[in-house]
Amino acid sequence: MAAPRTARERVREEVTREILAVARTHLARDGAAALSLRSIARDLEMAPSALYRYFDGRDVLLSALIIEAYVSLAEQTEKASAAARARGETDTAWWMAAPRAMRSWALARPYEWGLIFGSPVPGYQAPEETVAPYVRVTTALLRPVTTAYAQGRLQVVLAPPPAPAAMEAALAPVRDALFPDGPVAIVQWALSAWAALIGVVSLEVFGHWRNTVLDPALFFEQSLRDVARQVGLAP
Amino acid sequence: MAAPRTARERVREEVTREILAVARTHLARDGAAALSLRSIARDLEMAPSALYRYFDGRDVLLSALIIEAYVSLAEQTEKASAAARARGETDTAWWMAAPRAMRSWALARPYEWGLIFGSPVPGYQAPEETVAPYVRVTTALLRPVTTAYAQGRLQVVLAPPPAPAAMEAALAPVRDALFPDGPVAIVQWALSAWAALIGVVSLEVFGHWRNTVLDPALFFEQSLRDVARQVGLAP
DNA sequence: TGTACATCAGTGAACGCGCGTTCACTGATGTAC
DNA sequence: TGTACATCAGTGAACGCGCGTTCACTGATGTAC
Repeated sequence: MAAPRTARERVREEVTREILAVARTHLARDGAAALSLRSIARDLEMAPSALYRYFDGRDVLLSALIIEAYVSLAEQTEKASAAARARGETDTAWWMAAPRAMRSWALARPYEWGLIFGSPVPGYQAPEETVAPYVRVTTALLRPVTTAYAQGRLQVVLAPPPAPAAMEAALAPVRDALFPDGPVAIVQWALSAWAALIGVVSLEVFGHWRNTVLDPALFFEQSLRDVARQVGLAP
Repeated sequence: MAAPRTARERVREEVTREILAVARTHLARDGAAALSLRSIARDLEMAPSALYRYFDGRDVLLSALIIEAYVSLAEQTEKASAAARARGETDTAWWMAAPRAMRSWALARPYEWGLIFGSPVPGYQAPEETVAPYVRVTTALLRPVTTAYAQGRLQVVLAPPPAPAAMEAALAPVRDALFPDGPVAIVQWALSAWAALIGVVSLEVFGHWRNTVLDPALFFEQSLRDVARQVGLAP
């Protein structure tokens, strides 16, 4: 797409960005359920009806915010992982870059983390456009492992029992997409690591470590290292 | 406390239960943010103002529901774990009972799971009474491991590196409460297992396995077994 | 047992609020000739 | 370059809605004597 030509088009883009920016701060402050067009308009000193020139109602705006959140998470994660790879560190260090980025992102934008991984907004269906960024995140997370495996650098410390045939079928979509020739056990390990990561970040972000884990950052780092060790990444 | 004596007291108790029951179905259907006294009253064919005889406003009712949710989860988990222990199965089987119960509970009451482990309701502080049941859940989950350790039945397959001193400090509250004389590494393992469990259940309950894990129940079972294996529970 | 009074569940009207969305309009920007 | 018309951002009033909460009340239940 070419750069916008007319002044009108430039202004329109700018106002759209402003609306999204204000909406994002409201989302961060009050949560998705309380997102209100009128209060956004108030902050922008516009009439509420003016927003309809930009977004066709509340749900459309919310969708835009959700897509933005997915994309932002994907970008931050990918960027951090690529930078670590470029730095040429160990497999473990490379692997840890993505989860670390996800955690930082979540701590900075807890409600958006909740929008992605928390309870869904009732009566609201996540838009199709979220699938692609979601896949980007998982891919960034797993690439260090698949790469290490492909290059024969994965030393399995704790040999897993052979996965049952049913498990192979159950995990077929992920395996085909991310790790077509790899062993099912590693795919399963990767998904477990994914779930563990979501859990540990959610517990911290949603405030459930209170009086339990006094140093969430340290615990997080240690958990990552353990997981890396279990799958046999070079430390 | 003695049984209620007067008819008035009996009726009051019954109506209170009815209100909570209706409120719980609304919570399950619409989520916490949309919980409305008027719509509960409508379902009960009462005037909205009548509810104020039982609960001093919306927030108080919501608190009661949240406490109920915590208690219900704690009871179901404890019961399942105790039953498995009584059955005298292997350590692994005993251990798996609690997570299984948590998963069933979560699938049956997804919004209440979200209330406990999902994004917090904005501007709402979880009541103090939730602490006790929360501890009951974690205790039920960990008892099989601490017991196996105390009785010398824990064979550590993958010896963890010694935990740094900072980690020992960070985990002191949990360790003191649940495992006073045990090694820090096992406490850390237990908390990781806890986080992983919350993650895997949340991903399933909130609908994030779609197109990824085709058989969440199987994946869940397998994850539990892997975790048990890693800590060295007798299979 | 019977009566007078107190307690309390529940009613129904009313309050003020913020919400999403519609609509006829104004006036500025852009376009065709 | 100048004019006539089309496009479109933004206004402000209005709509109907559901909400939490208050309050004066009615009538049934419970209690003291």
